[in-house]
Amino acid sequence: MSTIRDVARIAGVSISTVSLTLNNPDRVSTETKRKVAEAARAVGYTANPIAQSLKRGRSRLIGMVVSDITNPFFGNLLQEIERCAMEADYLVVVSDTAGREVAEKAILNHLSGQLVSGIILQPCGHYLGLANHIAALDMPFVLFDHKLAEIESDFVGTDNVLASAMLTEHLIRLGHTRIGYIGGTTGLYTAEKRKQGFYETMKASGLKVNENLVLDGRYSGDQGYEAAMRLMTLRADRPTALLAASNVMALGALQACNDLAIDCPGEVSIAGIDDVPWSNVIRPRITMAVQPVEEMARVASRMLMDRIAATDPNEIPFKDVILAPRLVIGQSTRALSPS
Amino acid sequence: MSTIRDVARIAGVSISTVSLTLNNPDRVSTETKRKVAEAARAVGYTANPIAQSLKRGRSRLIGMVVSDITNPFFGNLLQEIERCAMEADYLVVVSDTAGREVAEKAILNHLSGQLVSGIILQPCGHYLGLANHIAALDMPFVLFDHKLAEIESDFVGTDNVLASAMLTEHLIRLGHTRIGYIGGTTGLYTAEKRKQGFYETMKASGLKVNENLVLDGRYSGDQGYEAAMRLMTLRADRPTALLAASNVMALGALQACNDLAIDCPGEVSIAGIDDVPWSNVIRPRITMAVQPVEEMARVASRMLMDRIAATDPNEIPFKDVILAPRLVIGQSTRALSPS
DNA sequence: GGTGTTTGTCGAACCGGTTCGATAAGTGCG
DNA sequence: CGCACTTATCGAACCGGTTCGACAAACACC
Repeated sequence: MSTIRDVARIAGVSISTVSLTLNNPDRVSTETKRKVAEAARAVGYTANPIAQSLKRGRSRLIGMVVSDITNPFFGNLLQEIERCAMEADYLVVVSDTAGREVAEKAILNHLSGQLVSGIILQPCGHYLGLANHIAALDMPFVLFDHKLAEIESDFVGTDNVLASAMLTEHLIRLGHTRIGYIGGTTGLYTAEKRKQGFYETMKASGLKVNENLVLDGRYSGDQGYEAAMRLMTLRADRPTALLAASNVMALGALQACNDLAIDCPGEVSIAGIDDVPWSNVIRPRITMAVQPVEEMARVASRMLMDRIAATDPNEIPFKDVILAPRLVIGQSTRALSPS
Repeated sequence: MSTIRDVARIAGVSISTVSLTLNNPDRVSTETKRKVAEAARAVGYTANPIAQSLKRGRSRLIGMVVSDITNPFFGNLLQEIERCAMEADYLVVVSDTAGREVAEKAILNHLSGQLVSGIILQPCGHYLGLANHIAALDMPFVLFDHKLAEIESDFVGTDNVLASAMLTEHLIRLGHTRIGYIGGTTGLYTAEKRKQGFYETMKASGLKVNENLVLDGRYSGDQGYEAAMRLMTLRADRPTALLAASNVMALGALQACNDLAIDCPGEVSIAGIDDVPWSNVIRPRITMAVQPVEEMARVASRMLMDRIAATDPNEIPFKDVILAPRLVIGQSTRALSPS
């Protein structure tokens, strides 16, 4: 690997001139520019990013921390973020917290130790310490998906209230009134918002929510299955529709109905939030409120890059960007047949 | 951030002694060890990884390059690799080539520029230049999934021949003889091996492969759908079973049959290689040859780490590790009913 | 022609570690 | 006691860049 000193020697100038030429060409004579460019080409010079990082105190890496990489939602997200980062000449370091708060703290420390320039974080904990921890790291952050109230930062997410409201509205229009709700982990930001959308829409339509039909599925397929099992085996007043707060839980619910030989959409309508990979092969095609993943990724990347590029990262006002989900109607929901 | 000089000053020793204490404690007196440890704790010292990288010429990062992160197969793989790396105090930089050869080269250059210690690569190209390119980078490599014949390196993969052989055998035992084969991209390592397993098993059972029933699905869901459509609308000798070389193509085939109102497994059996996310919610449950993802990830990580740790990376002999897939029988395959 | 300003280049310090050769003190042995 | 050898510590060079202040040359102006 050739260094800046090699270039300087061959071009017959000092290393500071070479550096200047490369970073600030306006302040250098045409003749010098030519000589340096030529010498650089001759030895195949590329600047050593590590040496640059050392001097600048930051590396050309950004961190992305999510709670579960295996969820296809994050696959798509990561793909787009990585694309954006690559365009800006950054690489992406990915870490999976597996939903564990201890791991989350450790990973954040590790990343900040590696002097990443910024972090896109989907917080998995809602504990108080996290906000302080993040603030203490003192680096550009973009929160994703789950908003932490305790800390000022950029945030990108979907309108979770709207997502469940859209689906609830859809079900109500189809004539459903006894709607079972399978929620996400109680206490989590998205879970609460989604539940809120359900309640509000029911109320706005003059419907009373039957609390027996509202369960916590903890965002897991198994728990979604179990919740649906409980709901669909109720003696009296079995729901005619199920609304799940996530894709996996909706699939779990579908499976439960399959196993109970309850036909969907014939006997029960099912809808869920989030896309499902290869959703077009799953029968029936599930009605869902899809988050605009690519756009979320692009927005998050841009916000992070802008903050990294700023001379004083705190001069930029913090923004919340809330994107609207898209309602995709499948074959899993159907008008309630008069009975 | 405190530096090694701060520690040296407070401990009342030289910086070289501090460095020695941290990296080579045996060569330092007990008293000095104590003083240094105390001073380090007092100022909250942690070594700057960038400075270390600069001096050592390598960073504590490993690269992982795949052709499509959104494929859940890679999600699981990445999760485990990241876990292994974290244990060894490495971070994982992920990049997606999107199957484009140009991107692949650019990414490899970019990674080597960042002085990653090693790379786990699923090559997307089978062009000649790639092998040379890799060799020129001169760093520890573990190839994954697709083996490049032109280069000496470590390799981890599944026994692709066995995978399709197992499934073919399974179908033959169920009485199928007219088996349609939907292959992966022609020319790709895995695609050829998988096709080979199909042909060999057919031959070993004394069956002749009908070339009209063998199509190329290019590892894409759409192409799998299209291939299945063609196969299942044949006038004469429609296949009684379909074998797809990947998960997505199997799902595509299933969808095609659904759309044609051809019952699976009643009228056609379908089997595929690779797991499908949430495969237990897709009805019918597809019979498949599952790759041992976690184990592949662990093996790949270990091989890479060993080579990184070696004083002379080339002293270790190169290994090929070929793991056996696991046959998981679902409800998509059924004994051929006598007709 | 002297003074003030701009322009182009350079040397040296610096970022924060690692490592090698030198030095000094301590140990064993004839 | 003197010599060889080990052990503990240190100073200085180095990794490969960036950046600041110094300085000389060129230029403008009165």
